[in-house]
Amino acid sequence: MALQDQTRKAEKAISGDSSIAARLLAWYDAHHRDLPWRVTPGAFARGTRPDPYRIWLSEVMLQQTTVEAVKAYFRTFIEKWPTVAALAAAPAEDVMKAWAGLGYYSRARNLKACADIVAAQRGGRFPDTEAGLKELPGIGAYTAAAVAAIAFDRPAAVVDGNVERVVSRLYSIETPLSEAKPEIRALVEKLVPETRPGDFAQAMMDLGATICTPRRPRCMLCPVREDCSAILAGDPERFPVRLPKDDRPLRRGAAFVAERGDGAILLRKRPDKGLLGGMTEVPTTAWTARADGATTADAAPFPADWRRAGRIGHVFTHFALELDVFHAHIEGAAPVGHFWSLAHEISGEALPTVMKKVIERAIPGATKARPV
DNA sequence: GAAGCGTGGTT
DNA sequence: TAACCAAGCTT
Repeated sequence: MALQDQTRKAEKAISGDSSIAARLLAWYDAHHRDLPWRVTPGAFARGTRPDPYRIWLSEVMLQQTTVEAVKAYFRTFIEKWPTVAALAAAPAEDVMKAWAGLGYYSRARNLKACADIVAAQRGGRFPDTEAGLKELPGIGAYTAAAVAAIAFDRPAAVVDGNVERVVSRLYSIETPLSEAKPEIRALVEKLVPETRPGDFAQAMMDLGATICTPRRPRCMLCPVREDCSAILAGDPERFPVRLPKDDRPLRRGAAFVAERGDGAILLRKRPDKGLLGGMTEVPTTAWTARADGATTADAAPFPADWRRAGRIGHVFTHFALELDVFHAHIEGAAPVGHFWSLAHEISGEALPTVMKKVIERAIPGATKARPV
């Protein structure tokens, strides 16, 4: 290990990698973004350290999710559950409700499972190594490295989409992205500095988010433009090279909004696994690839005076969906597997965005917060 | 290793 | 505006 470290240092001295890291860190000190989960640069040198719980929570929320979308959810979670012990003590249902709208709902289930393990088996303390972190549910290669570096000052190679873009431009990598990942990781490992590895990781990501952007990068403002091979090549925007994506199929179906006289709406819970796993929905038909999909009220889960309320569209990662929305007024007990959600409770249900669209189409305003 | 898994902002 | 794609993980 010591020998490897020496080799790494020697390679850096020769290649100038340490100068890239130094310039990035200086740039980060001056231009870093202020984010709710962040501490001031140089925390460890001052003898302070970030709260691993907050770093972990933010990193899970940030998986494939924009910073702007995460901010409000992060604040809500921290206010509701200030510690991992508090999150572990919370009912899973409450966590799903608080996550509703953020997407990729398996993250919320894994978040809760991870909190339970850390609280019950580890005295509320997160592992402080990449390997230890990666064993926990919902923590993969990226998140393990990010938490190890940012919360525990470990020299881990943090590789996310930003870093892939920055590095593929720095070295003008022509290999398409999926195939180039091992090469990119190796290059990042050589760049990581011995000191301030967490700030370095965040600097790379901030650079990718604000300067080395996917389109129209602001190269004139870049602290490492002198080192950038893609600028020499004349077209930084060409990197990273990506393979063309498969196109999204269209699925259709019908959704049924049953409303009681007092404004309650009939809901049910989806299975824990799969699409929108563990979330709440109104009754719907299956979502099929049929193109003839002239859905009718005949497909309703129970008879009622169903009126067509229109149609909504929604785009998921791997298919687009069109749902015909039907609306009816019914009374009485909820059918097996369903429950009535009172008018003032609907906004707090674990409703994914597609289901809020459906309900809003039938009953405008029904999913907005309303006084009790 | 490929496919499944949400949503919203940007261009 | 349709496409792109964001601090990826799991199976």
